Amino acid sequence: MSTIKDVARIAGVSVATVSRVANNGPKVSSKTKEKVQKIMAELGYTPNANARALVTQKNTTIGVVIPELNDPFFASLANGVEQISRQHNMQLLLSTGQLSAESEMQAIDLLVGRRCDVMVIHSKKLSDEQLIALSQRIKGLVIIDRYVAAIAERCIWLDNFEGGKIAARHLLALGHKNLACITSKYQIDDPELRLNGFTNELNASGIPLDEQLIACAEPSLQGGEVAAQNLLASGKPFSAIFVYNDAMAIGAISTLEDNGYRVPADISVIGFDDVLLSRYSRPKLTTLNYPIEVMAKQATSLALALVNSQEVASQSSTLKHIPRLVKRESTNICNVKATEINLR
Amino acid sequence: MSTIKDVARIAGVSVATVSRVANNGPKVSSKTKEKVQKIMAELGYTPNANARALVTQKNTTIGVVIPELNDPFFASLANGVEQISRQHNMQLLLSTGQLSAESEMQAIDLLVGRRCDVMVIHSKKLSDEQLIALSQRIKGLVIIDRYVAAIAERCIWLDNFEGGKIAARHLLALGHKNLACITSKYQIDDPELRLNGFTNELNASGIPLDEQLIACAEPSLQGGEVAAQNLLASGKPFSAIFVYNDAMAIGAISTLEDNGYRVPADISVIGFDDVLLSRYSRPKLTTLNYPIEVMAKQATSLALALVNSQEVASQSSTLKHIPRLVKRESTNICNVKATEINLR
DNA sequence: TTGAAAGCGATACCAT
DNA sequence: ATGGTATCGCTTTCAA
Repeated sequence: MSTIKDVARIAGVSVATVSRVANNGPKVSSKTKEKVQKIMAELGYTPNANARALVTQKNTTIGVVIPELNDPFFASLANGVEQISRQHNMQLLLSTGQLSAESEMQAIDLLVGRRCDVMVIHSKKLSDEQLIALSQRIKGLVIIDRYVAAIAERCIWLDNFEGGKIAARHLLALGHKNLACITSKYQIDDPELRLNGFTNELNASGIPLDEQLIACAEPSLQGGEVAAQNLLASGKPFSAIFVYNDAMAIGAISTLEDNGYRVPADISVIGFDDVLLSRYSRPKLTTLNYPIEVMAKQATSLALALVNSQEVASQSSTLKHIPRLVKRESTNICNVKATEINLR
Repeated sequence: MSTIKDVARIAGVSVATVSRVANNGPKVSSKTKEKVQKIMAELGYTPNANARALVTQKNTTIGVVIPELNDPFFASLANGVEQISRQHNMQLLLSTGQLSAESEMQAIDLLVGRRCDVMVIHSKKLSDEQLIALSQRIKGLVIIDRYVAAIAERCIWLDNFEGGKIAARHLLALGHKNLACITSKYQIDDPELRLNGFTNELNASGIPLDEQLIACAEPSLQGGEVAAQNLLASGKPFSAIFVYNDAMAIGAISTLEDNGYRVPADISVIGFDDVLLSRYSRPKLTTLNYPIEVMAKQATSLALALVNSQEVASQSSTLKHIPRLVKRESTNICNVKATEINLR
């Protein structure tokens, strides 16, 4: 790989001049400029970004830490960050946290080692204290999908509690009175918040959720199948289910249909996240849209603003996002007869 | 951010010594080692990876270029690369090509600027010549999902032609005689190769594909729906469809069922790729598994071996991958009566 | 075992 | 308009 010195020597100028040309510097005669550019092209010279970063003390990479890349949800998150970095001519340095606190921390350390000062991290494993300490060390650190009160101005998060309430209201509005819920056994706060929002709204309407109609399983297609089986096995009637996420919802629907129930004719099902899957499933899933890509873009812009000490638009209220109900085919008005059949 | 000098000054030693400690150097008394480590911890010192790369001329990042992050297929690819980089304590530098030759090239240039010498790139837009030129400049460049003869030893690819043949054999073995095909209008070679393999095998069996039963559309759910409509509109009977990818297959199934055909009872459908979707759709999709993650891992290992001038395991034959038939629920033995109904 | 100093590739200040 | 050179943070001989 040729260096600035090579270019300078061959072009018969100093490295300073080459540097000026490479950076569109202010004072270079168009003649030498042309000459240098020609040599640069001939040599296939590309400035060494690392050396540049060293002397300018500015880094053009932005770091992302997510649990894993394979999950479409996180891929969308990364995609949002990528779009903004591209706009700012910065590059993505991506590390995965692999679902353990240790490797999450290690991923961040690696980014720090690269002197990456803008970072968007999705952490479910690190403690609040660790996150707070980290954000003090790293000016441009923004937390996504999690709310930590002490550093609220650095958190872009979704109101899961409100999401639960929205789901409840939707089902209630359709006339459902016998409700069930499928939740996840993993993750930190999200399942609990969603469930709490759901029950909270139900209680407010005087239609409490039967404890026995809460099934808990892994947040996957299989988990949804298992949970639905358990719900059915309880022998209790229900005409609608609020499910932790779309994958589980699709699994649940599968089990319900295998057992002779039609969705939504007999039982309504509402998911959460609005991932690609939900548009491909049949019936198409009614769900709550999690605007992860929008949030990721916002997080990235915020992180960028933080390192540039820019006036961070002070509408901190907008750091919180509310999921949006996406009505598709898996929910419908309560069919009383069907509910009675359930009682058989 | 504290530097090696800070540590040296405070610990009362030279930077050379600190460097030795940081790199587990050979000759340091355990006493000074301890002392230095203590200071490093206190200062929260992390060596600057860029400076290190500058002097050692070794980079610990590996670059990936994919069209976009949002597509689950490419996310799996990135995931494979990430796993191997993690194993080698290297970090992912990710750029997206955004489906244009220009930005694909730009993405690669950025990687080169970072002196990233190991890279896995998925390019559909760059010409063979450009790829060849690139691979000469960049020792550790490996092409994935594409075969370029002149640099065959740097290509990890899937035999799409063979995939088409496998699909044909499967359908033929189920007794289907009236076949249809849905292909994609975009992408460079893949659709054509798959279709050619398919027709090739059919011709060999004396059951040629009716030209009018080839529908072409965008490689998406909607595209699949449109294509299936066109197939139906042709008025020609068919009992099985080979579809370009899983998303289109699911769209096609949707249209077929809306028109009163049952899958697979009346019409069998086979997809391609075996993405997550195919396991979630109902009926679960029979498809051809594209082992993209395995391929990505292999590509990464190969790229790594290339820069280390290692003996690249000379079984170049294994650079080619064959898709594997995954028999699920969307294909079944040909139901003659149903086919006749089609003729109505 | 430890330190001094050269040098990696670039920028930017100070001269000229 | 151009060149000389100190400097960024680190590794790596070479001496001591």
